[in-house]
Amino acid sequence: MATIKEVSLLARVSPATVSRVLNGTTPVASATRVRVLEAVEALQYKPNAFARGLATNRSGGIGVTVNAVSSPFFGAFVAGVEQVLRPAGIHLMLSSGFADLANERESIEFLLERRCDGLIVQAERLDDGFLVDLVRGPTPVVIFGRRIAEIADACVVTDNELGGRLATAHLLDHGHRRIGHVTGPLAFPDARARLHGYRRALEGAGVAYDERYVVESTFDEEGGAQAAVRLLERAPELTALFLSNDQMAAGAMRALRERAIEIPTDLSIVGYDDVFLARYLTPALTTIRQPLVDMGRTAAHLLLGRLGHIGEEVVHRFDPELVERQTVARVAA
Amino acid sequence: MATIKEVSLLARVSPATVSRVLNGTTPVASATRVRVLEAVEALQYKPNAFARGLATNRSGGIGVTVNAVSSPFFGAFVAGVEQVLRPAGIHLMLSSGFADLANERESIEFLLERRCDGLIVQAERLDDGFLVDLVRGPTPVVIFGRRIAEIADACVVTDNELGGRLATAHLLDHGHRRIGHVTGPLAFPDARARLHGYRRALEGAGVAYDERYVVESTFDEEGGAQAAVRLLERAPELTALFLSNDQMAAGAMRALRERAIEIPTDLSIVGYDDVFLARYLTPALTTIRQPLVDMGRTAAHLLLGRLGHIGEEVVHRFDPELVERQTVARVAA
DNA sequence: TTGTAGGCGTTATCAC
DNA sequence: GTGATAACGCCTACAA
Repeated sequence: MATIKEVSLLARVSPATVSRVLNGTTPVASATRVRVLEAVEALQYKPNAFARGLATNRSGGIGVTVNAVSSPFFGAFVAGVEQVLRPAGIHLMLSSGFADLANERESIEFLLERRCDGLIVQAERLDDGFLVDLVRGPTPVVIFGRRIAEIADACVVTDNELGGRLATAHLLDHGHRRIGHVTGPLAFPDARARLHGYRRALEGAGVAYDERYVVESTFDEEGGAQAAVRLLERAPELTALFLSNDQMAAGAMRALRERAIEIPTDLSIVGYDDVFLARYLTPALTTIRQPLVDMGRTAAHLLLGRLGHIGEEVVHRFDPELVERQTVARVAA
Repeated sequence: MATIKEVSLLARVSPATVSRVLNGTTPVASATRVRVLEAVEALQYKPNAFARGLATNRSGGIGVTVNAVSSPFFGAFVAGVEQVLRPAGIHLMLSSGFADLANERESIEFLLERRCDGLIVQAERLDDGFLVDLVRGPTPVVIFGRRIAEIADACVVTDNELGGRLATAHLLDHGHRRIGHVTGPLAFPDARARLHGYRRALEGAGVAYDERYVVESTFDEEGGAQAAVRLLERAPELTALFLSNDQMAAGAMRALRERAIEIPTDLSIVGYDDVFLARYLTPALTTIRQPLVDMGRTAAHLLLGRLGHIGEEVVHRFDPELVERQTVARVAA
């Protein structure tokens, strides 16, 4: 692969001049400029990013770690990030953490070693302390999906408690009083916040919080299916279920259908996330939407600001909103 | 950030020795080795990937471009790639092409500039010539999802014609004779191949191919919905529809339900891809599955082979298979 | 406007 | 087993 020196030879100028033409750092006489460009074209010259990075100490790319690039949930977020970074001429280096501590750490180190100019991090397992250190380190970092008090202005989050309240309030509004809740693993702050919102909404409406109506499970279909069944066996008087994400809701719907429980006639259901599949379920799932694309855009803007680009004013906390579809019915009188 | 020199100073050895310890290239006395490791730890030293890349001319990562990282379809593929590359200590640099010519080209150039050790490319718009040149260039490249004769052994594909035949044969087996087909944009070889398979299956069963039963559309829900409606207006005698992908099928199902057409009673439907959502549709969609994860794994193995790792024998062309669910009924007598 | 020269942090090739 | 030293390809003062 051609080097800047070969180009300079062919164009009969110094390497420095080639560099100047390519980077536009200093004016260059248009005649020489043309010669250089021609030589570049002729040699199919592409600057060596290593050498450039070594010289400038910048990579021209920013790193993004999310739990799983392949998940539709994070996909939407990444799409938002890409929307604003592309036009700014910044490229993305993606890396999946797969909800594994070692993986998450490695991913970040990998990106850091490549001297990413900045980092957008969504991590499930890494502890707050690690992230605080990261944010306070030399590389600009934005955290997605987790609010850490010490570094709140580097975090982009939605208000999960509000989301839990919205979901529950929606059911209360439809006359439900015996509302079950399937939480995600309570090790996750998101799951805890949603549970908390559920509880607050209940108590705000004068409905006593009942432990028997709550069960913890995993954030997947199987988790939703099993928990829903268990909950209904334990408390058949339930008229509605709020599940901590859409996959769980999908699993619950399947399991309940197999048991001839009609939705929403016999039981109302609300999910969380408004994942792609929510609208395809039958009946279509009423759920809580997080503005993921917007959040991605915001995270990118925030990072851009930290990178010294002219910043925009930026919202750090987004409000989730209810998406009403077909899984909630007014409770039978 | 600490450099190798600082480490060498602290450990009271030469930079060369530090390098040796870290890379295990040459035996080092265990006493010095320990001193080095301690210094590395103390200084939190991380090798600078730029400098290393410059010296070795390798990046330790391979590049992947797909149409959209965020799509579940490509997500599965990328997951497969990651499964085999991770254990090999190779990292991924992802970049989305977004079915845009300039973007696709830029993505590849970006990855090439970073001196990726290898490339896995899925491209919608780039022409064959470009890809042939790319594969014949200095960097090892594997092409996913397109078979180009001149470089067939660098391509990992499924047999789309076979897929088209399978889908159509399944409908024929259920007694259908008047089968419509909604193709994707015929500019895409995949769409053409599926159409071709459809036609061959028909003719193989002694059913004349009828142009009126075929309509071209876009690879999304709207495309599927509109095309299905148009097709049925034009040819209400149709008893079955084969759509060129699942999104289209989903759109068609929605549109038809709105028109009170019962599936599969009134009309049978087969999709293509077995995307995540296929099983969530109601009724669940009968479709053609491509073994995406396996294909990702294969692409990675293939690339590893080209990178000089011990290669495995590798299949280049995968057979799609029918996934029977609930959208196909035996035709009414 | 252009050229020269030094340095960025590693690895690799020699010697010792 | 270890230490100098010369690349690797680019950028950026500084000079001219």
